[in-house]
Amino acid sequence: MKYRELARIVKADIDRGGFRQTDKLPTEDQMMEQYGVTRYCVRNAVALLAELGDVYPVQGSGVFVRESKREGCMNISSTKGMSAEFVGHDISSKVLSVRQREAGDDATRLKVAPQAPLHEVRRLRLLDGEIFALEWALYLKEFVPYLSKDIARGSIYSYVHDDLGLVPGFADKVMYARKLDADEADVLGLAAGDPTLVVEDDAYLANGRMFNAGTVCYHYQKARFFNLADLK
Amino acid sequence: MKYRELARIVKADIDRGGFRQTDKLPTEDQMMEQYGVTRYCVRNAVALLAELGDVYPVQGSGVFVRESKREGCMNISSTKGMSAEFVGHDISSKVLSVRQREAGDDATRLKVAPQAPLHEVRRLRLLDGEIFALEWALYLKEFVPYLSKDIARGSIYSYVHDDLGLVPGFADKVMYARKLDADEADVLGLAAGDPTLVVEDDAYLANGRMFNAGTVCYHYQKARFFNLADLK
DNA sequence: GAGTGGTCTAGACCACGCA
DNA sequence: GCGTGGTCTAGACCACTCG
Repeated sequence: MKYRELARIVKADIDRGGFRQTDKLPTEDQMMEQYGVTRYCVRNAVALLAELGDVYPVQGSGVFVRESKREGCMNISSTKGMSAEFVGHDISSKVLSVRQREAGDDATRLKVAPQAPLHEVRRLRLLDGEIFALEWALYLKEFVPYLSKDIARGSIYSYVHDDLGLVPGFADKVMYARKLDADEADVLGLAAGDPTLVVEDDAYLANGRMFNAGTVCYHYQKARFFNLADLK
Repeated sequence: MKYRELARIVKADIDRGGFRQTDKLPTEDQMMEQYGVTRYCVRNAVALLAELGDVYPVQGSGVFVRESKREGCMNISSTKGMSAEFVGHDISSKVLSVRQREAGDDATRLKVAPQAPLHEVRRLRLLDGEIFALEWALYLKEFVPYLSKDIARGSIYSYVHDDLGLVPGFADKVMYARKLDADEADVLGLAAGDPTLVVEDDAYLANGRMFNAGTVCYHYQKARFFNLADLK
């Protein structure tokens, strides 16, 4: 996987400020020579970085470095968990409940039979010790055979993908704002009727099977999301 | 541009229900033959559709059709305007004000000199006659030399790109929820303190120049956004 | 093991930008 | 007009899925 490696190198160069003079990457020909790779690799690497919003290619002109305003924002287009979004920050969770049950009414959303067993997790998510979001998540037992309160205190994402070896694919997200009810407001330290930004998240494995569905109510004063929209 | 054309064809096939038996596209080899193109074209077309969330390729298995739940949702990753999101619906605008002024305090956001002239537009956006969002947008006069109340009543997006010929590039978006103030609530037909979903949108041309910055307050009971997050 | 998508090579020509 | 990225060809081999 040469082009992902090259992308990693170039990204590191960008972060180190390597191209700050011109805000411009070397030309494709130069990179081919510098890194001893073919044009295929260079182009794939650049495409990868462009998707992540690190560069933008301009035909006839060059590939330019850009900086988007992701400071303190969560990337909507990331399937990784909060821990990956806020590196260098303290992410912790207060686990409200972890239980096992059948899918029941949630079967349609999960695209499984109503009898399908799952884990239901409720967590209060904290960023640097401050209440950040209230999470409700379902994990199909078929893919996540075991889940405990202890695991839920840490990163479920890394447990599922690093420890269980599940391969992440893609996720559908739906976002909207609404009012908090009294119970939600209480745990979030807000008042009933206050706004919340809600994200519904259906996560799929690389083979296209949904394994996790969740709904997260974010603290409206703390959570911000960013997204890079491309033309195409 | 053969691969975009192929993507268009395949997308049309999908929408027509052409692959419903198996939810699976023909293999790359089959498509190469069927459409008389090389593998390059097939792979690029599939990659395009995958980015749009219409299919997902599974190594060793095939390219599968998927349906995401975009019903009534706006795509966050689209740089096109509301009109493109809600085809078949009636999109209209009540123009509150269109005026020309210098960038001033907005110069940093727009990355221009404070003296740079711009158009400032305030619109109430209606979906099928119902109040949907309150928009405040700035367009640099350097790129948009003329803008009138009459133009603002229609699609500024199509005016700027179809009529003026500006080439869209990418856009940075930041989303969060907050409370409406009294004035905002009034025009949106809501109460002060009610939630709103706010989207800050910095739009760039293909050459990397920002030409438009806007902030839109969406009606929390009507606006929903969807996004497809990919692994990568 | 056969079939599928993923990566890679080594070329060619085109479209666009900028001086 | 030259340099740049965009499209395209025609191959090769690898990695993975599934029967």
